[in-house]
Amino acid sequence: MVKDSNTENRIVEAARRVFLEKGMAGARMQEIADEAGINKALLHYYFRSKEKLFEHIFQEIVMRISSGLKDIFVRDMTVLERLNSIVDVYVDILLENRYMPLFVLNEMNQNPERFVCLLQEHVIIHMKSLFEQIQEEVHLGKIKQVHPAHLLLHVLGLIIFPFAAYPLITKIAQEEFKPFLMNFLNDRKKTVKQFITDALTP
Amino acid sequence: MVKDSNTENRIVEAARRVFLEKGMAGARMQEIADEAGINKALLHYYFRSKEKLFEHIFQEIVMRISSGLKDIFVRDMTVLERLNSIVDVYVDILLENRYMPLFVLNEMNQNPERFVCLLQEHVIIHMKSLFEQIQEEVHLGKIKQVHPAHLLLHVLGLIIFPFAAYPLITKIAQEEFKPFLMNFLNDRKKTVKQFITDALTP
DNA sequence: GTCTATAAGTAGATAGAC
DNA sequence: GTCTATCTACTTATAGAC
Repeated sequence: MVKDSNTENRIVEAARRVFLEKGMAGARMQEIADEAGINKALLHYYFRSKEKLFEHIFQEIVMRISSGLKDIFVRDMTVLERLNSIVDVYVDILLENRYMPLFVLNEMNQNPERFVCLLQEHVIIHMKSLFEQIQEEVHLGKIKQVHPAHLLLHVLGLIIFPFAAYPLITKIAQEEFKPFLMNFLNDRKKTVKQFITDALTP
Repeated sequence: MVKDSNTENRIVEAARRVFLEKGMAGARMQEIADEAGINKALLHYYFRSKEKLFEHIFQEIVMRISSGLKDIFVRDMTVLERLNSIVDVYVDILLENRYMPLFVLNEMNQNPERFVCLLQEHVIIHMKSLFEQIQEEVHLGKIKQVHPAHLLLHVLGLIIFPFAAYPLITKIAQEEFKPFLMNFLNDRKKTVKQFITDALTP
């Protein structure tokens, strides 16, 4: 994944770290420059403005999110298989990007149009077919009665929340798990899939 | 709830709106002053600094969160009853505070110590007894095998995520539900409780 | 208590030398 | 391409009149 250690790459990597952790409003160009080991002027030389640099990082992140979904939606699976795949894919992504959920949720709120627009072509168009498949399986009695939109929100919440609330779980899981926090989060794949399966199986 | 329309109250209400929506870094004292119909100088007269004003709002919010839990933890209930109560209480709170989840998650990340400290005495101390009750009921075969910490995260995710991702669901639930978005969110009480019950019932 | 005016500090952006 | 120095605008905070 690492292309080169040239300046542009160092800037992008530094910007990714700072923006993900602090968000657009909280990030400082000076901090990004320091992280990249250069000065502010160079940031503006490569990316005209803070806004432009942010756009770049934001698109990168949204791509990372939607690319994981592609083959899940095209492959032939049952609803349960599909939801379980989503769990596996996203927990893995979030395990190495703990700041991603909060970052995305924030920018989604501060600038809903931009986000939804980016998500539209890669994700939202697939949602319709997923919803139809859910309704079909409900109708056939293969899974319990459930509203498709609610079910999707259930699954997303189960996957995403613990990562968005990372500092909270360091406290909840305190004594027992603090040394194994990553293991604990990795376990969510198993336990969330189990939970969904138990809830949907008639 | 409205005490008085004196200046201090107007400031607090304005600050609550702005901080909840924009967060600490994104909020501007000027905007708070405008919302309150006064000038910036008065903000500093009543609350010495932006930081102090923010502290005030933040504590207010955390209190709102923890107060809802009090009687749920003291009353005598089964695990399922207790979790269902948590769902009802929090969905109601979040229905009238759609910015609360993201606000809290953010400040939790930017300043974990402060948050956990505030939550410690009101919430975290009750968690131990909830965890014990869960383990007990699992042992007795009253609910399916599940790790207490994971179960709590399941429930919190199911409750909180849709509100944190509000702009997303306005898109997901697009054509069919946009006029009934509040009804849809209110329905989460029913659908989440059903989901949890189905998942836990042996 | 409330205002206007302004100080003091910060952050994004640019000019210009090398 | 990369740097130092600087400009400009914004933001928090304060001084002081009323």
